[in-house]
Amino acid sequence: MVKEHLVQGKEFAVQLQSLLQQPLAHHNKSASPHDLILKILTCFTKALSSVTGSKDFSNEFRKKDKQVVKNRRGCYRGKRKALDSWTRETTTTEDEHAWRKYGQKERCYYRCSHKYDQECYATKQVERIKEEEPIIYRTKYFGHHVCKRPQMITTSREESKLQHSRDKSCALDWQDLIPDFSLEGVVSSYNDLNGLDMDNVGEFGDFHFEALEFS
DNA sequence: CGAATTTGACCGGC
DNA sequence: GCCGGTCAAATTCG
Repeated sequence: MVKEHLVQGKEFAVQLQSLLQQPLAHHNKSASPHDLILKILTCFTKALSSVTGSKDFSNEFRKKDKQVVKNRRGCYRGKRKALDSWTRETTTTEDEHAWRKYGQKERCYYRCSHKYDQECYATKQVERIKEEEPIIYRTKYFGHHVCKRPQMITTSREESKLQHSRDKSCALDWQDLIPDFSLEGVVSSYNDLNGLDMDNVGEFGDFHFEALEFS
């Protein structure tokens, strides 16, 4: 399962490599660099979610965990890496996703409401950086949503997009993979991606999109 | 050891 | 009753 995704991802990467080595004139419209990048990313996402707890075994484990193991409070895997994270500074804490709040201090922690029903492990942290008149919140996002928002499932635009990705195992939404800069966010910025280490490939959410920076 | 982070329990509102 | 916020406890990292 994991291996297949990785092999497929590598295949796409090789295609992308050869594509980028060609002069622009030889690019055919069947596979654009963007398409290939999307495919690579979705393959990696699938592989990662398989490694870190996919539906296949998490349901069975969940039951056993409740009985045998005690609670798993505080079981986090190290501090969040700067990888696959970005910040946004706005006047609201709202965005297009459903979040469940937790945490108790000045800094609020949010996780996706669909963490368990759709295994969406995106999280965010919100802190006030300005108390006066225009209250500004700095929101740090970690990971990317894999949950389907109700409105998006039904839109025809979405369906055509899903059909476009021919492989059903790679049917992830492109817009869920990258931060949505078209929101009314004031300031958005990727964290520094320098000095990333690949030691924790299995760590959930460890996924970055440096490759998307090209144009 | 303390800060950071996450979870489960509980509780209140709709 | 379901959903989301609050609280307290648990775990891991530095």
